[in-house]
Amino acid sequence: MQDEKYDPLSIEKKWQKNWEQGNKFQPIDSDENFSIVIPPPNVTGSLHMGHALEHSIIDVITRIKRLQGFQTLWLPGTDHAGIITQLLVEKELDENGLSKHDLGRENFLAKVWEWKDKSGDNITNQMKTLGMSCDWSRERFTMDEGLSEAVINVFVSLYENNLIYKGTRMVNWDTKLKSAVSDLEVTSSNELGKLWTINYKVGDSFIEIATTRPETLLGDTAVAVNPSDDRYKGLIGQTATIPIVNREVEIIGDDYVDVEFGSGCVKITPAHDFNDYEIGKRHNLEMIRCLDFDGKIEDHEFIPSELRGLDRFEAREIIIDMLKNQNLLKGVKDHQIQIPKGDRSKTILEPMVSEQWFVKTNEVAKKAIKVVEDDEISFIPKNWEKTYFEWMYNIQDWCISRQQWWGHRIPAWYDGEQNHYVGTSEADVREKYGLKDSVQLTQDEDVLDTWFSSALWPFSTLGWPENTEDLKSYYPTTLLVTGFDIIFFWVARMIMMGLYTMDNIPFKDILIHGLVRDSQGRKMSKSLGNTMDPLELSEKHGADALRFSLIEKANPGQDVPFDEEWTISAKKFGNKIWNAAKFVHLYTDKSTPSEISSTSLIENKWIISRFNDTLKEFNELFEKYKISDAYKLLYNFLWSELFDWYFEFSKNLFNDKDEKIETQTVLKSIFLESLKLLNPAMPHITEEIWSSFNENYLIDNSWPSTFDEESDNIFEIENLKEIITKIRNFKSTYKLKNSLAIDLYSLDSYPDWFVNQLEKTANVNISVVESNSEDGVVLSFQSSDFVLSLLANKYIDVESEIKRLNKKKEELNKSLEISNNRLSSDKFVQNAKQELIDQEKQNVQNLNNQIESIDSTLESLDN
RNA sequence: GGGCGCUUAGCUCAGUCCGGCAGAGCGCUUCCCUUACAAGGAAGAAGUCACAGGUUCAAAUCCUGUAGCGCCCA
Repeated sequence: MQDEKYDPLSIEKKWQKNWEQGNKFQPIDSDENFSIVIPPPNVTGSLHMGHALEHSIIDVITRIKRLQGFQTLWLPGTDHAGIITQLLVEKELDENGLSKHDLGRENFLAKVWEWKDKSGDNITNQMKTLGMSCDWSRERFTMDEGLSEAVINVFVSLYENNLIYKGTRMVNWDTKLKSAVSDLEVTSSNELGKLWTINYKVGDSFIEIATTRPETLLGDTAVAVNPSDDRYKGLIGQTATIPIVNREVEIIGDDYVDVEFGSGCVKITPAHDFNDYEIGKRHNLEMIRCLDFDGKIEDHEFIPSELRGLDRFEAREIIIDMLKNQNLLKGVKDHQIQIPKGDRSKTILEPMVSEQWFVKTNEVAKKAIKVVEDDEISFIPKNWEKTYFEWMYNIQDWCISRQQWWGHRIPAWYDGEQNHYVGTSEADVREKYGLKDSVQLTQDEDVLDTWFSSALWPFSTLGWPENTEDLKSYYPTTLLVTGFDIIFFWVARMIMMGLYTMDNIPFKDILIHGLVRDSQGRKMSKSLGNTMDPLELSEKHGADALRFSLIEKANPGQDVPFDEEWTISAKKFGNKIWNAAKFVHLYTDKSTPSEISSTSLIENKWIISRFNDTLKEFNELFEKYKISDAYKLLYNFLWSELFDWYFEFSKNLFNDKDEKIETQTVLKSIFLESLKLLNPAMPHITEEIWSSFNENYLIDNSWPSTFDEESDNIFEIENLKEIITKIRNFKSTYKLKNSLAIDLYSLDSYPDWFVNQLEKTANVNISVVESNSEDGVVLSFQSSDFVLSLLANKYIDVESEIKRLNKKKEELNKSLEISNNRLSSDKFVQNAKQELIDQEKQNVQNLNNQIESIDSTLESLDN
């Protein structure tokens, strides 16, 4: 630290390079392991505040564990983000007037890989800029060869155990992506739509049907009423005629129908609505698909030709017109409807019956529930397990096929008759199923959901299916740190897949962090324009400041309302540390021992004891993952106790040679030990300062342990502090210059250390007198048995001091009353713990002493 | 509709599990460029612990209810 001023940027780059080149982030052999795999960010992504928070938390924990001597691994990597990446590359092609079909599957995938090689390091480079201590030599990507092998192996194994099947079912269909999408990647937004009432002919009359999606009437195969609805229950079993297509359908009774909704009669379109699909299954209804995979009206004979091929929303308008013309439209009104949209494409999704691959979740989910119930896996904070259970109890089979090209291609092959064969490769399939070379096989065109590969991440990244050393050492991992929004995506699926594949949990603890919000508590979003760029903040204030400002707020489960102010404050803290280091350099030198042997001075004993307390509490908080509280504690210890008080005390201990060496040793040692505690949160500045005192690396050092130094009378330092504060308060109240040395006297003589510190720190002169016989008004400063007095009219306006003391007395009397009331209550004395009663009595005595002292001062002021 | 949270100083939050005189940081006010630090130091002001009941000698904390806000699932 040659520089006078703290300049984060210049030191951060340097240490990031030094650590990486020195392989400082790789695990070192130890009896105890600590491992964590990163929840893989999208390879297309760039770092946002949520990542910065999550990674800061992981890095702090990792660095603490590393210092604590664990064999520590933080394994980084990214996932291939099937849909987003493909969209991105397709967009690039589109700008050149090309589509993926122009290129063909193989050439297109080559393009994607090209893109990945060029831009795929973006997010990992950003992580390095923030000083994340991942073992980069073990970095993984979900499309790596090894991970792909894991995916295929798990797929085949699940298939062979009847846990993967191919089936025709209702799924969320994205007409833009032309793919099935996950239930979890659907956001339903509440929007103002319309509710149309349409007349369906029944015999010679009509019934009114309410619908929000009139275009689907082309595929209606029933009309339903609630069997308990007296208005309509007589109709059950009769037939109704669907307008426009003139199809005769049965009127059925089903409890699902809401009597309150619209007219109480609903149309049933089993092929295009999730609820209708269920009803259709119950009543064995025909499924007629009237929309194709592009969201256009199908080319069916029974559909009027002017509708065929139209987009679903255009068709809606025309159908409305047709109904109007036929006098079948009874009414239309505004209506709030839930519109399901794809998270990725932002288009309105279409429920669609199609043939897809599914994972049967029921059995694995049961096991995954049990390990959490049995506390083999713990959520922190615990209440998130309720969210997990809720979802797991109602889990649906998992649709894992996606009609995309970028991803793990489904390891299934088809013969000419559309029979499918599942195996690790075509050759494997031929051998397993005894298929001759003459049988033409084609592989399934679809790929797997990206989350399928992410679910295997905790073991696939460690080398599975090979039985590697890493797998043996680091699985199950110790901890997963992630946001609550990801519990279903990752956590649940990683647990299921871990249990299935490894027969063991993927991690023991799940630390849930909150969301980074803006300073007004709003979600950060591009549309609100309130997003912040962590890299920009790091550029402005330093990575350490950004990390600390996030860590300071990051208690488990807690949202983080973020303001650039926090980062600015954290940078000021860094500056304070920097100057403290300069102070320590100034008052110590190379020959100063950095190990404390024994101490005799009370000031030194005091700071050692305060350090011990801080360390103990820090460790306790850290064990509970209360990282925010732990670092707030450290912040207060450093700034308020070490720097504000001890540094000042230490300046007064350099006169005697022995005292000087002891104090230098304690000063240097406590400062450097504290630096170790701060290091995980602010790794760069602490490493830089450490290097100015030591030849070695701080990251190679070990976590502090408490010192054996204890002493009975260190509480007297608190008395000293109290008196100093009172004197300063006095000076401040009466606008006396701090540089003015005021004269104090005492009746008793106090220890030398006490007089020394008091005179220098509070800037006073102390003399011992025989009796309180001096002329004039006397004011006293007291703490416990220590009493210092001064001649008041020498310095102050007596009138205002009388006012001040009276106010003070009033406050004390109030407290006294409370305590006395308590003690005079029989019930309190009978019921409360003896300890508490003694404490109360002690308190009364203290208060009485203080009031007495004020009274005598007031008396003397009155004269 | 079902579920989970939250409400404590101007702001952001600890403290609530396990009851014992209300805490921190930032901000604010006043003074101070004192040789580590003005990105600083010293001192200070500031709270009906959302509301209403109940349990208790004692409630921010436990119980019941109400209101407001937020999130998740349908």
